[in-house]
Amino acid sequence: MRLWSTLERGPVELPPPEEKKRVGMYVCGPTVYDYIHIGNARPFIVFDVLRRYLESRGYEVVYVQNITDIDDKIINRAREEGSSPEEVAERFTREYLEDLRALGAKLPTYQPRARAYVDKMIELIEELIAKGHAYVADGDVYFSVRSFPGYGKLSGKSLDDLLAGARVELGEAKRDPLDFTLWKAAKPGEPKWPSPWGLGRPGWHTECVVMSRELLGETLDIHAGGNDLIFPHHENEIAQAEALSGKPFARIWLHNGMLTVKGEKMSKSLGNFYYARDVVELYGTEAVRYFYLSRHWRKPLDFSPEALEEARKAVEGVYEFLAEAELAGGGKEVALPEELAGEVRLLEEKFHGDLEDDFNTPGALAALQGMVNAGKRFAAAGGDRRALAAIAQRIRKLAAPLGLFQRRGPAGLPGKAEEIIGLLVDLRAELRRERNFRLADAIREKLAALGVELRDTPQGTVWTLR
RNA sequence: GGCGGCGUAGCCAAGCGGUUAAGGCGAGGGACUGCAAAUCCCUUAUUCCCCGGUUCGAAUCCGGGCGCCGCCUCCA
Repeated sequence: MRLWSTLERGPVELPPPEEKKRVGMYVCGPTVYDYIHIGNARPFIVFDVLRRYLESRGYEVVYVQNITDIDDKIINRAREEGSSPEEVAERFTREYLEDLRALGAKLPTYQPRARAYVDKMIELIEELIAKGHAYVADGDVYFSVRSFPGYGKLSGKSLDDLLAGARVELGEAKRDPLDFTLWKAAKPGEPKWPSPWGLGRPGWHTECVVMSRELLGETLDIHAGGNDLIFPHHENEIAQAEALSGKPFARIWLHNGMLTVKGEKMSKSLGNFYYARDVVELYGTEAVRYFYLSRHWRKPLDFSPEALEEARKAVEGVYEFLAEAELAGGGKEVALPEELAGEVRLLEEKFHGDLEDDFNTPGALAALQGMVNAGKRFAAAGGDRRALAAIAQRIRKLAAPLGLFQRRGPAGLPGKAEEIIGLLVDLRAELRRERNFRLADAIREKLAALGVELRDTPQGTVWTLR
């Protein structure tokens, strides 16, 4: 599989699982000071799918996503609501896990929290000081950017260019304006930990380095996050990690494009955001996932109610096909007939080919839609409808890593609901035969009000959940 | 200003030197139906922002424009 890496500015090959089965993957997680917005959710969905696709191809993925629970924004939020930073972090960590579930993302292998790694961060900072890459000033510790020759290689910036726009905050004792904070001396009322430099707390850029080293080793196979993290966050991570190890911090750097609203980046500061949970509530998990996967992960994607609605309809369209196909198959295993096998195989190859080529999910979705169309054309041309079940099976299998099209019409219903609905459907069919349309329609309407939608087709009545 | 990206049908969106230029949504026409909704079938880019160039051949490569966006400060 080839993936476009920010550092190389081009595609990098991921060794096949036969060569290297284990993949260490690190994705930058949330700062837990508020619910995540739908733009924050993009990497969590896209890289969740990448992880699951790799697993489906035989890799063993160790997927680490940090939770930043030490941060200015958390402190501010606690002040605003008169609680403690610990309480705020604890609460929004729980809410975050809730959101991940709502988004249909698999839980990461590890979700380390910064607070649990402060000791290790102090050790790392001490090492950096010992090696001459960091220095102490007034209880703060700074990383000396000039001590690391590769600084700027990820973002393509030169120190001189950066200098032009650099600014130093009042009270900072940096030797160079570009130096960044590793350890901050505590101000009154802030969370603090004891350290060789006095009471204080670690800077943001250190936690990912420490936690990824602890859980995945010195070189990550994949490091991913939003492209707004390239500079300074990931640049600063590389500086710390590589200054210490002398080895590449990550083999492949993935940076997803931003979610925009009317062309502008969605962000808390602009106020043009929607909470992820509200969007899921409105359009459903799969519509949200389809929406993200219908656009290449590196490109910007524009959010709008219309776009989500469009995704919802596209998802429903596939489910319509699956429902009819599986009804036609009658629950039995059916082989794919010769006339169809060739086309389906080609589409399957396209599906994998597209994903192997820089994780082209829009192309892969098109392949799935193509399979739906192939099935419809086959049936329309008089082919054995039972064969559609075989196509449905393929679609469900291929789409599993995408977290799409796994819902079974009946599945997930409590108790004997499925059989009871079946009973009503049969009863209504009988009423229709007797031309008792008043009662038949009443059943259809009452079921619709309960979210069970009936659709009469020449092959019988299909029902779906809304 | 520096670095990076983008501009393909009404809208969204693949495409990485030779394909009939995927796919979705919408729209138009038709079929089916007790009705409704839905479904099904067909149609919907001689052309890829503009101008040059390379090539037998370019949406795809090169040069120059124009227009958007991101990063350079916390940010997924």
